[in-house]
Amino acid sequence: MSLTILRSYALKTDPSTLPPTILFSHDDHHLVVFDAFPKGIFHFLLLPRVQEPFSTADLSNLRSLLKCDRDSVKATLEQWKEDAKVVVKDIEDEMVRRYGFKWDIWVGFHAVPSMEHIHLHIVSSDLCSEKLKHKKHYNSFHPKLGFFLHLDEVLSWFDTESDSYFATMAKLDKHKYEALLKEDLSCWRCGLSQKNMPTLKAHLQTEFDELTKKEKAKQARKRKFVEKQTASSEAQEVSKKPKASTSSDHEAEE
Amino acid sequence: MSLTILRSYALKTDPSTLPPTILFSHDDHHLVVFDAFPKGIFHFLLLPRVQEPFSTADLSNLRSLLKCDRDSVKATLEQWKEDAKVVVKDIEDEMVRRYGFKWDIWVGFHAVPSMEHIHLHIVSSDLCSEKLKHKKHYNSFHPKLGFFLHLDEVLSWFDTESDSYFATMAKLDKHKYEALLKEDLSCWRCGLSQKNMPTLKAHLQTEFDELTKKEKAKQARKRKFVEKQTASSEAQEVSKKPKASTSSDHEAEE
DNA sequence: TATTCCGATAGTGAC
DNA sequence: GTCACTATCGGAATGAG
Repeated sequence: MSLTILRSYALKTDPSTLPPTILFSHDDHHLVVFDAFPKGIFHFLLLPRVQEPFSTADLSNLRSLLKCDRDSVKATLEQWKEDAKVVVKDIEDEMVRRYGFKWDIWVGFHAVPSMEHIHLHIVSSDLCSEKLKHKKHYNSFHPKLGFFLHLDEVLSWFDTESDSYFATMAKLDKHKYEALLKEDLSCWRCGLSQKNMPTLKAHLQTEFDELTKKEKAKQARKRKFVEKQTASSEAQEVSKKPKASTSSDHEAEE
Repeated sequence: MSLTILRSYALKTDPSTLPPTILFSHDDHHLVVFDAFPKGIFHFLLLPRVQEPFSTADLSNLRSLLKCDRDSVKATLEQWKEDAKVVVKDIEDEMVRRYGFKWDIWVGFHAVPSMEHIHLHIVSSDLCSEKLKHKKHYNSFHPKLGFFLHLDEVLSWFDTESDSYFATMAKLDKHKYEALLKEDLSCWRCGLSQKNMPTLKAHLQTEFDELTKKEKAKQARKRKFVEKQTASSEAQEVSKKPKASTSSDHEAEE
């Protein structure tokens, strides 16, 4: 696999020439592509197109980007955040369509990427995927380990008076972050340590199955609640008292 | 596999009850068994039977044996050397029968064995075998590395005035010898270092093939030499001068 | 250094 | 931290009665 494939996508004059198996969406500022090796049920990459004020080299990775003009970078990251929200919404719609419920979606960067051209991961928190094979795969997406840098976390680096704090964070020391990938396996959700990858993967599947079960139960309760409301409403109607309403966004109590 | 299987063989009241796939030969003092995982074309184990003056524990391994009365041990090892010679002769006969020539056979101990009951390896120097799979397999038989202790080498430890030298050698420090098994791979014959086991195994096969070719050529030369002698002898006979003889043991010049 | 099974680890090559 | 391939390294169980 080419280490510059993402850059070649981002440099496309006309992204729509990319096949739909690769390209999810695009506009003047970015492309969203399907991760070729999704580490969760949903996994996209947001690729900024090369344009002012940044050069191809600036957009090589997060570290190179953070060396650019601080205000420009902050504005850009905030724009990406908005762009990612659209993708997240699309994913959530698809979650509901396919699974009947929504679950967390993480948006962030790898502290030390292997492929050229900065790419913002948009990945569902199930982490259930055949392509998630190695410890480094898992640890690179563990939301609390430190290697996965949530976009909001990176944006928070800008919210400080201290230049030195920003500089420290922006350093992204390769050696330090790579060490994180060798940490012992533990479930990001329940914290239980896992002996090896097959065990971890089975556990992640169990967690997702249990989440599914809970959500189904929640919806069953919700349905019953709605039915009751409806029955009550009809009863009211029978007793000639209209006005009770049910919201389709209503969430049953946890 | 049981780690005490060899001991169970050695303790057999009647070794001949062992199947011929396991037992090669035996007498009052020892059994010779086929190594279940031969690391060369020929690979036998000489197992001493448990008898005076040694206990089962004394015969656990070379280290335990060398703690016993020095003269008794020396005499015993010398006996084993004689016993092994018979096996070596049998192997050489089979080499000639199957391959048309003989090659080196090594007789010695592993400095740190894994299986209970001392076993003297009698193994052909080709080291061509499907069962030779790992670096530790190869290094444990490398004749110059130090882990394989040739019987003559062990006997030489007894040929010194110095008790401390003997004591030092007899210690057989596990940690020190185990480290040898991790040494880089190199051909014991030509010294060339080998990158990995598949490479080494291919190289060993090549070495053996070349040895075979050389021996065949040697024999062709020898045959020609014999034919010449015979022709000469016949010529002499024609010219009425008998007496030229050919030795079947004659080796053509290298 | 008994084997075998499983899995982690390490190096490479990829156009 | 791209993957896929190959090989090595590392632990654990192993059997028999």
